[in-house]
Order: sequence, then C-alpha cells, then structure tokens
Amino acid sequence: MKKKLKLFKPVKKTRVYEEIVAKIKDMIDKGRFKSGDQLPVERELAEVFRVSRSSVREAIRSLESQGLLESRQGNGTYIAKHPVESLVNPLASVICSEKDGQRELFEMRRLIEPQLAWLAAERATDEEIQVMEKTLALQEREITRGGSGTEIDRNFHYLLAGAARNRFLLHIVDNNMSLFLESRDNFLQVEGRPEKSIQRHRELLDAIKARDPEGAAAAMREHLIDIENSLFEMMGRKSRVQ
Amino acid sequence: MKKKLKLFKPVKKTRVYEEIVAKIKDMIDKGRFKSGDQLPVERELAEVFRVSRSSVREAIRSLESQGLLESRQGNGTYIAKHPVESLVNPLASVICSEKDGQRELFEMRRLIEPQLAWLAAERATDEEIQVMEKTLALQEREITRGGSGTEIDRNFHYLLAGAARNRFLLHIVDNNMSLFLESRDNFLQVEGRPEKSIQRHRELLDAIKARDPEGAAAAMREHLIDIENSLFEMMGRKSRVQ
DNA sequence: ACAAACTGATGGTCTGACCAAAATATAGTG
DNA sequence: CACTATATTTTGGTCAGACCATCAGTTTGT
Repeated sequence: MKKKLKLFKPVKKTRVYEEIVAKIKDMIDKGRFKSGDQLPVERELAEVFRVSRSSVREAIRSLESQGLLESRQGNGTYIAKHPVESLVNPLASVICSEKDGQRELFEMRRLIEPQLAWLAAERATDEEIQVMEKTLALQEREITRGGSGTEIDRNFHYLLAGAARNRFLLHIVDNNMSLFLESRDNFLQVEGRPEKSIQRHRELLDAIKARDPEGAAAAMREHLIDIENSLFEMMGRKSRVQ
Repeated sequence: MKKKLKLFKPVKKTRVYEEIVAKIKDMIDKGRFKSGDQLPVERELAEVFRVSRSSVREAIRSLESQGLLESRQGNGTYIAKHPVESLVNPLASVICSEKDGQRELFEMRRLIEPQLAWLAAERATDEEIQVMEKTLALQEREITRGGSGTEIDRNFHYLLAGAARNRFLLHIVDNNMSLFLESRDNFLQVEGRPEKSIQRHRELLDAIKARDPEGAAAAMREHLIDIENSLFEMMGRKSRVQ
C-alpha cells in the first residue's frame, strides 16, 4: 500500500520567486509593459506581491538572465530593450571543446551567415550602411596599427545581423558570437590575414551597398571558407572545404 | 572641459553575484564540475567566496535560469543533467506576438529546417530511420483516431534534428520547438490538413530513406509552405509564399 | 524487521541595516 | 536668470541573521 503511493510524486511546490517570475512575464505578455518600460521599484514590487524584497530580487535575477529585464543601480529595473543582447549560451563553448564541435559550428555558420548577408543587402537602411562603413573604416585603422580589430568585428557582425531584420537569426548570432570571434582571432594570427579579413568585409559591404544579395552572400561564404580553412590547418586536419 | 569628460563613461562595475556566476561557470568550463555533480552548499560558497549568502543565491538564480544549475530544497544544488532540455527561450514567444514575428520565424524555419532534412538524409543511421518510421506510424494512427499528433510531431522533429548531427542546429530547434508546434496546431484546424501533414512527413521520410538530401530538403520546404500559407490565411494576410 | 519520530543539513523566505550609484532638490555665486 | 556645487532622496546592491520548509539519515519503539 505504502509502496504504491510512492509512485505518485507530490506536485512540486512553486517557489515564491518563481511565482513572481511568472507574474512579471504575464504582465509583459499581456502588454502591460513594453520594451524599455520601467518596472515598479523592488520595494514596491515586494509590497504589491506581499513578499520580501529578497524574493523579488531573486526573481529579477532570473529574468535578467533570461534577457527580459535590465537593472540599473540608483535608477530602476527596465524591460530589456534588446533582449537578445544579454542572453548567454553556456552550451556552445562546451560543444566546441569536443571533437566535432568546430565542424558543427562551421556547418551552422555556413548556413546562417550568408543568409544574414543576403537579407542585409535587401533590407539595410542607408543609415545602417553608413554606420557599417564607419565601423569598417575604424577596423581598417586599428588593423593598420597592428591591433586585431576584434571588438569592432563584433560590432560589424551585430550591425549586419540587425540589418537583416530577423530577430531569430540575430538571436542565433548573439548566442554564438564569442565563438565566431574566437575562430576569427585564430585566423588573424598569420601575417597578411588581417588585411584579407578587411578585404572580405569590404567586398561584403560593397555588395550590400550595391543591394546585391547574391554578391553579399557569396562574399560571406568566401570569408567563412578562409576562416574555416585556417582553423583546420591549425588543427592539422585536412580541410573538407573546397 | 567637464563637458568633454562626460563622453568617457566609466567602465561598468561588476556586481558580486555576476562575479560568482562567472566563477561557477569557470569551474564548470574547467571540468571541475560535471553534469549531475553537486555544488558546495550555499553557506559554504558564501564562505569560500567571502560574500553573503544572498549574493550566492542571486548567482544561483541566474545560473538556474540559464539552465546550468538545479536547486533542490533540503538536498543541494546540482549541475544540470540535460542543460539543453531545460533552457528556456522566453524571447521567442514575445517576438511572435509582435507584428512581424511570424514572418521572422518562418524566414528562419525556411533556412534551418530544409538543411536539417538534408543533413538527416545524409547522416541518419538505419536505426534512426526505423525509429522515425515507427514514430510516423504512431502519428498516422493517432490522426486516424482524430487526435492532433502534436506530441509525436515533437518527437519526429527531434529525431530529425538529432539525425542531422549538428548540436548547434539542434539547439536552435529546441529553443523554438514550442513555436513550431503552435503553428502546426493552427494548420491542423482545417479538415484534411492532418492527412496532408502526414503525407508531407511521409515524403520527407521516404527521401531520407532513399538517402536523397535534395528530395528531403524539398519535402520539408513544401511542408513549411503549407503551414505558412495556412497561418497567413488565418491572419487574413496575403501570403508572400509562392 | 519495519514504522514512526527525531535530528541535522540544506534550500527558501523574511527582516532590517547599511552601502553605492544615480537622480533630484537646494543653496550659492556671478 | 543661469550655472555650479552640495545635500538629500531614491533606487539597486550587499550583508547578516533569524526562522521556515524540505529532505535524508539516524534513532527509537513495537
């Protein structure tokens, strides 16, 4: 008898902070708060929900981590403006340290990034293109000075992904950006490659400016092939890329 | 002079809980803790890191939300066993409730899913194909009985994504699966469509069995077109899909 | 041997004090 | 009046400690 009852696990009790998370999410879903809106302050939320401020804070930590909220000390807590930017991908680096991880990463990149370039060529505003132009000029200057231009590369990639007007794709880029930049850094270790990297970006941007999606996608493909080839050289592996 | 200095914002100070998050992640990255391992208890972490227990808890809330940790009251805090499965994508449903969200979602699906089908046709083992066959038969049976077959559809999609042998792509599917299933459910609301859906899956699986990547990708594309067309009909919008 | 009760450990919640950063209000000066 | 400096208030951030709820292991009673 007792044995049988043990098969029915009691329903897991919801924690206070989980309930608060759910309530705040509900408010967002219902349109009560929009991107950029300020949430009531912690002390007020604690009163309204009749819980301790600690529980409110734990809920906020959770939502922050999910990219939904942003807390600013002395200022308040806001619905994230660009939720995508704060979301973290702990898995990706784990996968890349494994045997086939790099193959998988490049397989995904070959799928996603030329498409982003294609969409950007179709959709970028003139203003966006100008910002890309400036960013590329900045990068050229930094590389001339012997720097890697990595931070600027990050910016360039985000600009590109943003211009594509697809938040799902942007999200994928954001989740894996540090891996993208890592393999780029490896690429740059050989002389002449920083310049080549800039050349590829230049080709890419020229195609976007010309509103040539096919040209943009092709430039991105070439760029990825360069990086991938260099990685597999470094790893002493026979490259599988034509 | 003062005006000029304001252009240089001070570097953002790292919060204690963020530092703890980073340290715990570092330990996981370094292999100090593996999936399923127990972390030191909160009180001990607070001592080791020389911070208050509250700060430790806030860090744990953050890592829980990222799917890396699981806390069990009266028991301890563990490294999550299946991080992929517990990772939440709160953004996707928010995006889809917005004006262009569905367009963006299908744009991504049209990119990802035919590729998954392609890779699965190349890489699926015979065993995997058999399981897919069984799953499809199960789904046919359920649909014959008047059910939606949604849970089985989920399984089918995971099988497909798994057979593609790319964890990054699998992760993308996992993050957005509930949205995929939602639009499928909408599709099924019109008579005759469940059968059509099965037909598409059948075409897809036949192509995979025949090791025909192009056929598989084409079948998936047709399937998505069906779903997308139905969605835009429901939304009273002129479909942009040929 | 088994069941019930107890104990200790762990996460969960609360309270309140104080700190740090930012915003706002007030006072002083030209 | 406009601007600057200072003081005050507000908000998030951290801490400490008390207590509660759950769980697992140990002890006691039948």
